[in-house]
Amino acid sequence: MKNKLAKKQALTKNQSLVLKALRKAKQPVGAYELLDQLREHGLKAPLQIYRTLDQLIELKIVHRLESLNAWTLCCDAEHDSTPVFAICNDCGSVNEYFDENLNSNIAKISKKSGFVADRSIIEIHGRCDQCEGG
Amino acid sequence: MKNKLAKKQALTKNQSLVLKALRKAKQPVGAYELLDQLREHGLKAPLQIYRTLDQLIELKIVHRLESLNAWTLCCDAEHDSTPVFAICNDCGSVNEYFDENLNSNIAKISKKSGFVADRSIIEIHGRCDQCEGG
DNA sequence: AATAGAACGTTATGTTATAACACTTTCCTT
DNA sequence: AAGGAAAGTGTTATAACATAACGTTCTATT
Repeated sequence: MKNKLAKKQALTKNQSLVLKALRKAKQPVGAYELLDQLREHGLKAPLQIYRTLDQLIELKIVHRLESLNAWTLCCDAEHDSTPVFAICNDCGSVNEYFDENLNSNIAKISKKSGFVADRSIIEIHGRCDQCEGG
Repeated sequence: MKNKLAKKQALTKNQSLVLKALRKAKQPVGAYELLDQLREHGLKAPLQIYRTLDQLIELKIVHRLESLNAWTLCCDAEHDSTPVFAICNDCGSVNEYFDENLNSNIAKISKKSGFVADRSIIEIHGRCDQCEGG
């Protein structure tokens, strides 16, 4: 399993279902919303969703947006660095960015203070280009 | 009301109670934990806590940590820029930093994409100097 | 004193997430 | 192929986090 494609081929039934639902969405989706959508496919309990989402995060196919309590597809880049999410207050769309400078800034702060970072969360709320332009 | 001191002098009863509870804590505190602690002072309902926390955030005395569902005192600096929180997985302590470079990087990303930022969330999880050293 | 706005209190309810336990499938090892 | 570990699954119950809706009280004006 060297790349995401290989990983994706190995998806389980629940993983495929959740992934498909996320792909259909134009915006991040909440766990209970996913549950509602997947009831017709036999999923009945929240835990089935939460477990599957955890697995997909582990596979780096999905991100959780902490400030929204919602999940979204990974942009699919082969990234190791921390993504930046830009979340539009108006239309709810989310874009994922990478910025080496930003990551090195975080690393610097960590170094200075002796803090060893593990997982970084960067979520920016505002208005997207499209909504702002209108 | 020019500074925080002036603001603090004007605190209401509930605001003072919540603030005092936060000051006592060495770590971020959840809303229901605050409620438990303040029951003896007459607070009975979650909403009393949530409203008060919103007010304190509005006053810029308190921050909410999105990835913890918890609140913590503001470090008390007179800052306009986005704070960075370093959250220790082991001891739960949180430190608040400011970094001009980091803020300008976020601004750059925004500018490039036409996104107009409103509110930024930066929370880094890892191990603090003290826990790492041990 | 009248009144507008903020703060407060209370009940009920909505939303998000996990614990605990048992069963099944997958896949590796011998 | 048999055995067994590890991952995945299903289900019930419950915990944890947050807000709606409504009416009352306080506070600082005019």
